[in-house]
Amino acid sequence: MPQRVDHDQRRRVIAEAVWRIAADRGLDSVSMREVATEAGVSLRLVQYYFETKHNLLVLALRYLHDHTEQRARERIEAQADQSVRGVLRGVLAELLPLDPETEFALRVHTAYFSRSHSDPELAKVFLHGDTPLEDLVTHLLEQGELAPGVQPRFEANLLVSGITGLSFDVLHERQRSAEVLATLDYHLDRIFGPAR
Amino acid sequence: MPQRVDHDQRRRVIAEAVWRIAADRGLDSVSMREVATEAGVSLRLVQYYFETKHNLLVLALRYLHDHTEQRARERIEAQADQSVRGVLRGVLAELLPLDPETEFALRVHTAYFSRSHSDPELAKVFLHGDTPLEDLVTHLLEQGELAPGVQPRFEANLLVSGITGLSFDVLHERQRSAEVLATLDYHLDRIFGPAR
DNA sequence: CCGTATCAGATACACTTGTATCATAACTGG
DNA sequence: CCAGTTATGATACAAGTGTATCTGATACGG
Repeated sequence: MPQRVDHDQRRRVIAEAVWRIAADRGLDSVSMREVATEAGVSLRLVQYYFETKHNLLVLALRYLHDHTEQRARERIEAQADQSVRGVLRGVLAELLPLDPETEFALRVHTAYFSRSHSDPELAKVFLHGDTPLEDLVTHLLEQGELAPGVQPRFEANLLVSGITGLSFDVLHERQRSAEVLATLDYHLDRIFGPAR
Repeated sequence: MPQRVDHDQRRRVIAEAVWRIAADRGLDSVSMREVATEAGVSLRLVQYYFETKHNLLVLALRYLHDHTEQRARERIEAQADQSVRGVLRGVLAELLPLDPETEFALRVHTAYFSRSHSDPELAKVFLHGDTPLEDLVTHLLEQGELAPGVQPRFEANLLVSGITGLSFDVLHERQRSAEVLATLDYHLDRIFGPAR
């Protein structure tokens, strides 16, 4: 072998360039040349490590997906000692762009969002099968002591979808994060019964 | 004047071509030539009626926006005689892609969504200023007899955002519309007190 | 009627795109 | 040490892009 280069790391460097461009100029601005420039490598290298543009986009999304999932899991496990309500709040707050990194990831996901409709491969990475988050939230709810009449599945449906949507609102500055957090806490109160 | 042509209608025909392309092939596939072909006119005409591509995209979105707003208003007024809860359910169900036309509009909006981030003019049409829907829902809630402890603003925040999000889930076939409607009714029950 | 404003077709231009090709380093296994 | 795989650079190419231009119809006001 010649000068062994860490292909995976190199690929990640290029993928991160894709993220940056997608996040602040949109997916349309992601061209092979732009990526090369942003990553500080030659066009040929981008071709070399990701044969085709389609591959580049798909793999870049996959990397991001793994990355954020990993990060979310770590954060959640870090507070697994709390009450059910505490963990649940952590899981949902994790969806909000409260720190720059999460905001960045959200921007990239947004950029990919619409394209995933016309591209089955992207869609596969994007909405990977089922509704794991709703399942998790439902499961957490079932473990807690709930106010009378609360149905975990229905609560989970609206909570996950609603907080996700409010994430975008925060991103677009249509909502302040404080208001969103207050909304979240209010609903947790309604679910877990009157706050003590 | 020469053969006076209804410019507004012509523009609408072309704009609708934009919608169709955006809805099923994505905004990236919207080129001046594609639009011309889809609308059955010459490239020159597209240029003629919308000087520039940017204008075309912005106006097409504005037309759609007016169109759906109009349609929503009609539908809501058609059921204004119902109870507060009934009207509220109508408003929120209006967000769901329960009929082909609404689904189509939702697809187009999705296509525009991410581009609105890197294009201020699109953003202006898209998230036109404030949170009118949340305001409306809040206002409606304040008129109803609510279960104890219910805070209209917080309920409105999650309802609007949540139902919007669930719309996308239905579009992506991650949720069945029946489940979403059940979720909606469940939350209306929780808000308006036990169902009678 | 006929010039002139409106409407529309054909085509050209400069540019960017993704991908392919040609060439050449760099390193290592034999 | 050299043959050959791996890694990288420079450049070429065809296709598609938005926009501009040049031309010709059409129909009414004077």
